[in-house]
Amino acid sequence: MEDLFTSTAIKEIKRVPYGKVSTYGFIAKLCGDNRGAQRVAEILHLHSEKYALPWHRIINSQGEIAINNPEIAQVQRRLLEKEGIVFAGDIVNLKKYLFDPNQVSLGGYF
DNA sequence: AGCTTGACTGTGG
DNA sequence: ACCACAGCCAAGC
Repeated sequence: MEDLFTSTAIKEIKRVPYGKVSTYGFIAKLCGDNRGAQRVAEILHLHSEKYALPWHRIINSQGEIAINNPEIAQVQRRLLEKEGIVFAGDIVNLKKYLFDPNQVSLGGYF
């Protein structure tokens, strides 16, 4: 059994759809903790396999892959590109790909 | 109990 | 745009 932050974070992470991304800080805010970005990172680090989380869809606030291990980072990039996400250098355009559960509609239609 | 580390972030130079 | 710094907070030792 986990604490409230952890269980909420897991729920929010699983909500991020195919072809979209989210950020550590954004997930933390959805959990009601503006300073919990590192906790989100740690949850992904420890529990992503256990809870079948879409870990590759979570990146940092700059739109970059945040994983230190270069091999894992490359796997993450490939997974994102496979979902249709385009990198500009090492950067993902968050304006375009960030999943905002409170502003789902009007994606690309205006 | 104290110290280090990290898949973080915002700010300021 | 790049880098250094300082908050922050849980995990591991």
